[in-house]
Amino acid sequence: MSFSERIWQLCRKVPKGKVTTYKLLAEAAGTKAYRAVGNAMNKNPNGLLSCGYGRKMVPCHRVVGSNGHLHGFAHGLKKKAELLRKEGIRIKNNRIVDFEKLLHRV
DNA sequence: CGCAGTCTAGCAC
DNA sequence: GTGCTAGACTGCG
Repeated sequence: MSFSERIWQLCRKVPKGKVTTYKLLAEAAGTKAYRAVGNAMNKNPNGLLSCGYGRKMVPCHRVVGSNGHLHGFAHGLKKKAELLRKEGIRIKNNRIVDFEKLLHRV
């Protein structure tokens, strides 16, 4: 079980309609390297919106920045926002509305 | 906005 | 195998 897989596994536990943060994932994985978490997602074998390990797909789009702000990369943000919105999460100006209520603590 | 702290993956030697 | 660079981050000044 590599670091990335551990992160993905935790990420997979986030239910639909909820979100989590890089910070939370990192701490849940027992590290403080928040960047490494993002790196794990970035280097995923499947894609941006759904990382994957083995045969499972991980909803990477449910992972956001620390303040509920959609931290991330250039264009995928928009798609992520759309996906999240489809799951019932309201996005306003690249920021999660009611972030604290939607935040899923792992 | 910019700098420093932390960790993993990828590439070079 | 060791070393350096880059990166979906965070916190502080």
